[in-house]
Amino acid sequence: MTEKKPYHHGGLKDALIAAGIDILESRGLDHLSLRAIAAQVGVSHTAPKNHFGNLRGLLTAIATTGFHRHADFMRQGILGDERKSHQIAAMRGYVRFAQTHPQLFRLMFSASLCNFDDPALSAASDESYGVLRGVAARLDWDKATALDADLRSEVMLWSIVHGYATLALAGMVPPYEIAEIMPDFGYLPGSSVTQAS
Amino acid sequence: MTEKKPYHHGGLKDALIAAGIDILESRGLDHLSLRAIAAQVGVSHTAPKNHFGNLRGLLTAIATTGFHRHADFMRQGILGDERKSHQIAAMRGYVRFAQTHPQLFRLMFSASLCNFDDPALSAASDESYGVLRGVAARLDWDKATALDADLRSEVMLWSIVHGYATLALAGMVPPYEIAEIMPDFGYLPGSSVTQAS
DNA sequence: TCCTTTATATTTCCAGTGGAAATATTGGTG
DNA sequence: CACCAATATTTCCACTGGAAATATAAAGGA
Repeated sequence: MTEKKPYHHGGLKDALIAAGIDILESRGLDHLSLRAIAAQVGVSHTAPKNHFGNLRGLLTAIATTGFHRHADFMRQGILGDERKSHQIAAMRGYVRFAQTHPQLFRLMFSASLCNFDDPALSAASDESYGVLRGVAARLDWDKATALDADLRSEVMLWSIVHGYATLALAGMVPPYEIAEIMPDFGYLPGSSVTQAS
Repeated sequence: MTEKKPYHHGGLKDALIAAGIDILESRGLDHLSLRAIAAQVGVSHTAPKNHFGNLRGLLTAIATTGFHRHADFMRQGILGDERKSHQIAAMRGYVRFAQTHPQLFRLMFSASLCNFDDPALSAASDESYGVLRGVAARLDWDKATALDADLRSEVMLWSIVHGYATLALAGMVPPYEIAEIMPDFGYLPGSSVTQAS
């Protein structure tokens, strides 16, 4: 009659990550507690310890999933918008992810909540950065420094898009359309970015 | 003999803010609890309620002090470094503050901890933004949009410097010297920024 | 099959947090 | 002096993450 739930959940690890993202989007980062996540799955609050060690480990796993989706957003932006340069498309994907999943985005860049030394998180973060790296324009810099020109371009691109997304999320800057605020560095002389039309 | 401390502290409001900053720099944002701040001053953990309402109010006041110092860093950078453009100097001041007071900087941009609707915090934040606004170059943009050209330049400057400071603080980007990474937009054609030498 | 081992989940307990409410102390003002 | 308002304390509560011991079940070996 009444369906007895088994003592062992089975796929608890994935279920906890999914529940965490669910709470993140419905109730926000402030309510993402160990007990809340466990309750959502229907499990005691100490059950996650076996799979993630502690809360920090669980949040790190959730952020890892977030970085994969983040990279997807940028790649889909590149594929789906052929009329603009790949760089602008990736920037739009970056900001659009932050606006669509603000709480998850905040978690992903919270050093106090996540363990950035975790190999899985580190790899997922690199995947996301790799997309930006692939569309970074090669700029002509006024002065040559000891740093590689490509590195400068990458860091600048990441800084500008992450800074805008963060400030907009904090409400310190209005949520503009990114293409209306930022220049397409790919248009500058010296760029090697391919561009449709 | 033993110095009796009076029942009423006297300057508790300022003392709590100072103690908060002290804990922030010594033990970090994670340990900035209401009880820890109160204990540092030698007062019960409910005493701050009279002056700040709740923890959020106290943290907001601490962040407000932070924004004043933040603006000072940028202004001092402009005054003390005449050989570079004012814009680069302000950017250096921005990043240098984040690197010198990382915990306070994190608090200042934590929407979950501070109340950005607070008039004092809002004013202090505007003061800080005003310094950047004053050194923003007037760029020549490829395409005209509905947005004002000056606004675009300001938002871009703020985004780039805040994004870099945030990423560097999270350890996702090495702590470069800002002038080696970022271009001086003041050098671009169309700039109206005064520059020594 | 039975027994042991290992993985998984629960229960219980504890120190810590912020806040509400009632109380105590003091300074100021009539 | 008497009263009031401001300030600070005490007590209590719900909530948090984690440690430790226990319970349950699945897997492997005789």
